[in-house]
Amino acid sequence: MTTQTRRKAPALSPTLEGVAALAGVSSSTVSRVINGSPQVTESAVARVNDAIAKLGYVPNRAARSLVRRQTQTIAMMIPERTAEFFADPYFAEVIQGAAMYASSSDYSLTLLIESEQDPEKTHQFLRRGNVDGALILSHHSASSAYLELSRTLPVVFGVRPPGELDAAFDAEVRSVDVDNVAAAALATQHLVDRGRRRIATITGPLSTSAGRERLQGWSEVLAAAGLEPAGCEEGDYTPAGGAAAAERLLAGATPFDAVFVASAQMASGALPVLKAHGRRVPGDVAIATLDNNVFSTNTVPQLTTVDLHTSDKGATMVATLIRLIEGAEIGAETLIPIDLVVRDSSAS
Amino acid sequence: MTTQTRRKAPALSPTLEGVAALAGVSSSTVSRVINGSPQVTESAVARVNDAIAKLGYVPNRAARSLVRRQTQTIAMMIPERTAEFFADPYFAEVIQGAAMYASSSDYSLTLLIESEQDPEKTHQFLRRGNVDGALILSHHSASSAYLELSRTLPVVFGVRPPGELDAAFDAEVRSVDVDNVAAAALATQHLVDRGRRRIATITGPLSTSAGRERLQGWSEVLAAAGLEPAGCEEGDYTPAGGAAAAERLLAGATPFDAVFVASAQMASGALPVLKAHGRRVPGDVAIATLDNNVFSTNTVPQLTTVDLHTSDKGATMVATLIRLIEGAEIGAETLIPIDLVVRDSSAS
DNA sequence: CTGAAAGCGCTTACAG
DNA sequence: CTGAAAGCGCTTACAG
Repeated sequence: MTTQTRRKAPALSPTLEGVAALAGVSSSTVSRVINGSPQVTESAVARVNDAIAKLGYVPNRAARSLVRRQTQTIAMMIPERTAEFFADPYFAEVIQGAAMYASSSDYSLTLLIESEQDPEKTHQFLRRGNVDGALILSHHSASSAYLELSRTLPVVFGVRPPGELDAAFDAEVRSVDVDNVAAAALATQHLVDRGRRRIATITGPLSTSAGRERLQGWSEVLAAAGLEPAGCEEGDYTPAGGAAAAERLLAGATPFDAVFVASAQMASGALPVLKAHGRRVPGDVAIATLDNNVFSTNTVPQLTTVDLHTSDKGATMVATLIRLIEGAEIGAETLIPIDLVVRDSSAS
Repeated sequence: MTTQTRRKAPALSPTLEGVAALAGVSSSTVSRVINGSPQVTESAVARVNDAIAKLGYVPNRAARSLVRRQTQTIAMMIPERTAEFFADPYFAEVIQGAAMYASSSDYSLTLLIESEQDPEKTHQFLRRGNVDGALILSHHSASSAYLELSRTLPVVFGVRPPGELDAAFDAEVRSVDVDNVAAAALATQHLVDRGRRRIATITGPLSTSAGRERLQGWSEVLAAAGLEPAGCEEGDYTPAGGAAAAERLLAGATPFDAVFVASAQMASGALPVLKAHGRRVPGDVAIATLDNNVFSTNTVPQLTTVDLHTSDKGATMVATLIRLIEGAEIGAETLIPIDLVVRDSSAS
């Protein structure tokens, strides 16, 4: 219990200087070792690393941030419509993948919910150097505020914002997403391959690009196969929306023997409706959908679907943003691979 | 375009000194105003606030952190079993509530996923002063590592850790949760009130305290009503687990006219099984459950349930942790109010 | 290759 | 009530 009285109060945790003292070098050298500077003697590196290990030293983030003028923090922007947002496992999965990847990186992930009353507040926060970059997750077209933001802050979008702007600017906008057209086409083609000829669709909200692209994928496959569309109803990605769309499809004049449903959540709502109307799945109606999550396995029969690797998407968003922050050249669009998962809902 | 050549490079964002200059005071005074020190002239306060507004000044978090030795960051610890974790909307809802509350506070919320290979890494991170406090979300009994952590860092648990330790220490452990016994009792009592007399249950994992408490609530109400248990099967909170438990219940010798299911997710899996066996809900079997989310509304019939106000729980966890960090006296247990939501699954 | 020194933008005793 | 000064723990030109 020696109570040393020095000029400085002892730091709570081991500090750079402490490491330097133990290693017998200056703190400059310790700093160089920590930051992987090549110009340090091997022996110095070894002694410093020993000291670090012995002391359990971890750099003080605030101090480092202050001098480097960066925060080692990235924000995940989430729209305030959180009730819906979080009801959809899709988003939870993106966040999970992102958090997981961030945990293993030097950056920490901050969840930021955009205030609806005061969106300016959130944007200020982002612009004020509180974060080194931002991830924008939004189903609807990203507001122009975010596009504006991406001029001054590294930003990665989870949905490609609409390219209303000039091409030069558009190239500066980075997004990470699946190819929605291809995903829809994969599911629809599978139905065609199973011999279905009257294929309807339940779409996502056509106000979103993802909704329109999924519709397009379905439509293109039908055209290529020389098939007529057998009905098209819009949903909102919720089970209730899927159920309502299924009702409308059944009420329509066009018979159908398959439905491409733009999300598993909607399909889970559509299934009971089909059954209630005496349509057997897959006997009378085959179903293929998108999203491989609890909604595609928690049904009878289980749903054939396209796995969008949503958790990978979250991880890739973070990885891409970090590279962007660190100055790498990043293509405008990063595509996440997708897979068809065949289950009973499309058995032939 | 006057390019001033000064000793210092101009800061990217307005700085304390800039505000001071504009307001005609010293930076000490600006700092005092920002931190709400009472000993500043009204006129000085006014001038400083004007300057702040004019410049859109926002304090640099890193600088403040460095001197205050605190980070203004709190961690939300998430177990790595994220597949299951995030499949359960319960957790997404807690996180949502927490993020929402944090967004409106001075703290930012960092999602931290506990590495299973190297849990020590996460604990180190927490211990090293990277955060001012931590929220522990875990269904299973919190590991003793976290209890240990709570001695050196403000910590709030989302599930009350088992009180194996001495009472004195236990009082230091803060938790925010619903009263699971009361919630289960509320649901079960509702079934009794509807005239059901042969009430079975599908429990959560009995390895968790929440699972055991929900069982206890069911059991107590039955005893108080003078009813015999009509079956008890353990589930794992997933739809598949609920379905399997329902099968076992049906295979048992005891007839039942109601089931208290410990989570809506399990109930959604049990429902189709009951139907498949020709049991009508609510005609033959009434169902009451816990959790008011997509799983309680995405069924036919919709489920009578106890709303656990899970998003409030997340918000309250953050609020409680912040108060703890700021030195307030916090009771060991904060209870979130609950509500019964009556729907068709328990119609009489 | 290495050290001394300055500085990142704040806060806070310490003197007025 | 207010300002000058020191210091929080790092990094990084700048000289050796």
